[in-house]
Amino acid sequence: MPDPRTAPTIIDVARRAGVSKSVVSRTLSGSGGVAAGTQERVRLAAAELGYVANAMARGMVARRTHTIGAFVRDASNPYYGHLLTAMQERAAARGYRVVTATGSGSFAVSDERRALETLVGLQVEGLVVCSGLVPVADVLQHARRVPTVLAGRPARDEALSSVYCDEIHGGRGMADHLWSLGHRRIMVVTLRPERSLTQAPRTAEMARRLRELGADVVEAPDEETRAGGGIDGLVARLLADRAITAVMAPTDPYALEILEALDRRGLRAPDALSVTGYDGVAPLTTPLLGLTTWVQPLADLGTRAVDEVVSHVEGLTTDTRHQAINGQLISGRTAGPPRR
Amino acid sequence: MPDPRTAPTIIDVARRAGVSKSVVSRTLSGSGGVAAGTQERVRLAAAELGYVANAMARGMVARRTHTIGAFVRDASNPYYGHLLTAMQERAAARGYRVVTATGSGSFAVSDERRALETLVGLQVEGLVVCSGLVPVADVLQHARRVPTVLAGRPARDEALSSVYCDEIHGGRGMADHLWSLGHRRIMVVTLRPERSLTQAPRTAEMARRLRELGADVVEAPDEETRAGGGIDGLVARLLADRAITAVMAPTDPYALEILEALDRRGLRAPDALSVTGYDGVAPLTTPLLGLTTWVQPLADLGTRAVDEVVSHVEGLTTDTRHQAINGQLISGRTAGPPRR
DNA sequence: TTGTAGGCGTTATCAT
DNA sequence: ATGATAACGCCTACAA
Repeated sequence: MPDPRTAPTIIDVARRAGVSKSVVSRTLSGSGGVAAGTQERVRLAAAELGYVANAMARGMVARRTHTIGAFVRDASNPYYGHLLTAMQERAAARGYRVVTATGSGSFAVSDERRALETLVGLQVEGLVVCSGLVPVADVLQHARRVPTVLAGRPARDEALSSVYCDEIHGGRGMADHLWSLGHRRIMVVTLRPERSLTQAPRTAEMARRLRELGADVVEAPDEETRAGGGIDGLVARLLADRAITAVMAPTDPYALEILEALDRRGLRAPDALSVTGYDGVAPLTTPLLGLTTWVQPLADLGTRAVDEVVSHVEGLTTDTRHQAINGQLISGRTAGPPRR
Repeated sequence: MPDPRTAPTIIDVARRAGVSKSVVSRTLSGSGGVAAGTQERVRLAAAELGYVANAMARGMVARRTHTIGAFVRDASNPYYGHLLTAMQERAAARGYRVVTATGSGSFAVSDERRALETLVGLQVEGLVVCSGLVPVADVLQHARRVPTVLAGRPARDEALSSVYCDEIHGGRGMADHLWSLGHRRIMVVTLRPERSLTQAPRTAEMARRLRELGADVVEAPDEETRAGGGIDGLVARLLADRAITAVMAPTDPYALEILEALDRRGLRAPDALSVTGYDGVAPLTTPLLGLTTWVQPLADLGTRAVDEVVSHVEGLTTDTRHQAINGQLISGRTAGPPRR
């Protein structure tokens, strides 16, 4: 493979081009003040050597890395993938690079803390944290030092900014949709804030709004489901209560699990039951599944998150703010008028 | 937000703990030779200051960053997400961190080059490149300096290692499956190597194998589809040729597009047509879609890629190798006996 | 057990 | 237009 440790330094380039390292630095950074012919020679030498400037050495003295760090909880979830893509694109457009660190599969908080430190240690100039799970305290510790934005999750803290899809608006929108379809007894899968800072408020709002409208709400705390019976158990309970005509899941993957469990029993939505998801992320938005869900505008979210950090990094803004953006209903085929 | 530039340095910690920076360094790096009481004071001071060592300064002198870089072409594709998760997990287990850089949405090669340089500039000790697109030349340039592994894509070069799912085996397996179902005239969507170094060989093998078996193969170069008519055009052509009973897509998302186009015409697989995909990545593996596909063992792939790069980094190995691992057929509901 | 000094690769400043 | 030199924050001898 490679001969170990032979990375050419700026001095190697300088020697090869027959100039001093200052000239090389100025040439490559384009700060001017170098004769055209000299530049030519320098560039040639650098290319021949395959020279790539050591970002660490550069960052040390320049005190700028032009890099923003993204922490992503679970890369295998397309939700974060789309968010990341949007961020990456915007950052590039504004002249920044993005390096990402992810939690390892075991969603241990200590892993996430480590990942955050990796990023900060790398001297990123800004931090975008994408996780509904990391305790805000861990984030705050770094936010003192680096402009930080929480993306995809609401926050109230003044020490950092956040950009998120309005969970109250979304939960309410989904609830209104089912109510207007005619459902009156509905199961809502709920989560506690410790499990997810996005799914908790949205499911709480679904339940609250339904009750406000006058519906019967059967709450199904996710922890109980995970602990005993699993999704199949949940569906069994669901079907046992003949008055329930719809079930609201906290996310699309969760809704998919429910649909699969129904399928295993030879049932399908919306005939047996209406089922709703949440997030609206490809590829689960395929018309073939026809999932009724709430779309989070991930591209917009990523763009705004980057804009927010960058404007802090560049000192254009000093105060933090919390932007909520609205999602939108996708009325699919998994939810219809009550059929049972 | 944060007071700009106040990151405490090792000196701040030293001052606060009333010792010299050497003592702080030794304490925090756990290299021993520091009195227990002193360690206590140092750790306390570091915690109070929220000290995070500057990885750049550290990396410069230590010449080790314990970081491996992952380049991922398209983060929004769950394929890469799962790969990344597996890599992350394995790397953590072996004491390395992973930082990821992704190409921006515009799959421009120059972007990918830049991302690669970002990683190398960050002094990663190893590189895992996940992209069926980046020209091998770009990768080779860095492979001279940093142990590099191509993940998820075959390579032949001796300057680097690769770990990939055997495309020939997979393409052949899918072809055999359709043949054994009884299909005799089959459309195969093909790609040229410039478009994808994985999809090209697998689709080529599908076509080759089918012909070998004695089937009629109608090749549908993806470029022509993209250029005119799109997927709907493709499906129209497909249906016009009454003898065609099956179509093989190069990936699952592609298969999904075909299924959606059929759906728009009120048709579905396998009644109207048998459709196969390739990759077998969640969430498209849901039984609800019942996609017939070829699963790539992504977890294994990620693990091996990291193992390979780490053993080079640690000097346990010096020769490169190319590992092909076998995927597996998922016989779903989208492909069945010919019906037309 | 603790402190001092030197240098990693780069940019910025100041001479030349 | 070019070259020397001083940091940047940290680790690692080596000296005390």
